[in-house]
Amino acid sequence: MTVRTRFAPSPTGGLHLGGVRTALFSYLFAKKHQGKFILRIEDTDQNRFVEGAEEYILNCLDWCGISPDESPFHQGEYAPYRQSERKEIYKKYALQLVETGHAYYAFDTPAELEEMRSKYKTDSNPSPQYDLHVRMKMKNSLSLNAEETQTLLQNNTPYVIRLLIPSNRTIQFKDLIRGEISNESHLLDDKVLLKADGMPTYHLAVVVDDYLMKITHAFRGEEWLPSAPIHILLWEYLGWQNDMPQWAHLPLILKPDGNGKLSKRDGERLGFPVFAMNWTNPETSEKSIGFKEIGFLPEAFINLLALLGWSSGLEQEIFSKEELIEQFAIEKVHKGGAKFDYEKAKWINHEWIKKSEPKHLLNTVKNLYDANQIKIESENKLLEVISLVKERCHLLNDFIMQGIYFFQTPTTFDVEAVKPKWNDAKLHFFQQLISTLKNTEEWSATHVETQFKNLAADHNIKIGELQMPFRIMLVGGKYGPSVFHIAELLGSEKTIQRIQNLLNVL
RNA sequence: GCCGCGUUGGUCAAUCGGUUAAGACGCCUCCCUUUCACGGAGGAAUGACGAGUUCGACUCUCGUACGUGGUACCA
Repeated sequence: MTVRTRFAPSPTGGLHLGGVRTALFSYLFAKKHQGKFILRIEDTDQNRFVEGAEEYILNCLDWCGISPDESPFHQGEYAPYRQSERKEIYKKYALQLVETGHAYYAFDTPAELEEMRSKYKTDSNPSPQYDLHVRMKMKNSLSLNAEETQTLLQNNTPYVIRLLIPSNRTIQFKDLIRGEISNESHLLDDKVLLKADGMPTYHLAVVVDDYLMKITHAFRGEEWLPSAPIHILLWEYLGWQNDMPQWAHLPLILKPDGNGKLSKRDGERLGFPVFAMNWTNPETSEKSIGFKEIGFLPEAFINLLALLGWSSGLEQEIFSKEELIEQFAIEKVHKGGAKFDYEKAKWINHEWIKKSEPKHLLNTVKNLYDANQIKIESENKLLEVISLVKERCHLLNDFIMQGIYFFQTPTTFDVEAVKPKWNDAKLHFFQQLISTLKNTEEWSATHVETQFKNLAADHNIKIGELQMPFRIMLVGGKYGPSVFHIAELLGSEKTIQRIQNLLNVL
């Protein structure tokens, strides 16, 4: 049997960290078993449809390197992969359930449902359900006689189809992560299967599609655990229980401070992204920053996601996608939720930047520079800059500050780092240095360093006293790699020019 | 309220009945470096609580507490 997993988001907005992790685990599991990973769009709520969200989700998966084998954009033998295009299929099965006595028509209007809820609401039962206690008091094909039901149906009275929950059953199933889960059926409510607009609810759609698409392992967030018994029942009533996928309910990703599910708002509040990529809500024009745009490498992003709720058991923490596929084991997924730690996320990105070949970073950095109007003379020079500064870049955007002075003359100088200790002796040293460097034929870090040191000795000034001013001249600030390496890459002309620049200011 | 699920340092986590309870992030100290980093050495810091089972419990059982999810014609 071929392993088939699916990621089934609803296209309602930006793709959340937790969503990408669900996709990632599904992908890793499928690939580990030479299986297929499917993207299915769960757009059964027409009120929540958001323009562009589908393409955006696919783009995010592509960027992460976990592209689906089948999706609305790839097509495959189980198309369509968009639930809104499978409307008729669900209806057929809903009717089948009515015929077999496991579901029924309900004609209650939203107002009547509201009325029911307020009527039966008590302190000890703040949210009454449409269940065995009230169903016979409502307007449905169970409480009405056959003629009444027929009449309503013939008059095109809006109706939903509800699942008839048995009164006294213990519903058990085995979750791959949590083991045996058990629920009592009398606590469940008669969930709507088919809505009045003819669309299925998630409950019906997920079962029908997982069956039709031959899904073997279903990964989803822990928030689905309470409705799992509904799905188990549906698999059984539809006569498919032998084909039911194995369930795996993933732990939640929690906010760093306090408790609760990590939300978009938490990211805004605490200053980190929650979405994989930039997302602009087309209705409100509200923009949310993504991991990609804030400067994460996709390798680092999936690495950090993998470590949220899963651990290899090894001491290794940095994993390539291939290593993740190899190491991933569902048994090693945690039960408890994990708080998101942005500091650690940045550390992982930093590790990835450090270990990346400059060539691998070239295009990304080049695009970054283009976007920031930093002109580079050549790719080769940029390559050298990247390899010189990458170990001090935690986010890709750090390449701007760490590399810009190689391409643009600093316009501001941290004079405070120089001025307090500045004196004529140092002024003379640098004046002398300019002429010395002008006459230098060989230009390399070691050569400049030798010249610099010899001259310092001649002037009887400690070299340490002179390096900082030199750095400020070349860089503008107190950061960057060895000054002599900077000078080497800059070339003699620019180096000399920059010394003169600061001398003019001081 | 009810139901489900969970609980090892600040955070991520190893351990699958017997360990001085790993490792990582972050934090602190020191070394390297007269920049910022990187790297290296060290440090502080952990089994929610209470019963049981057992020769022996972080590991198994039960209870309590706490947290979290669900309780929609949303997914």
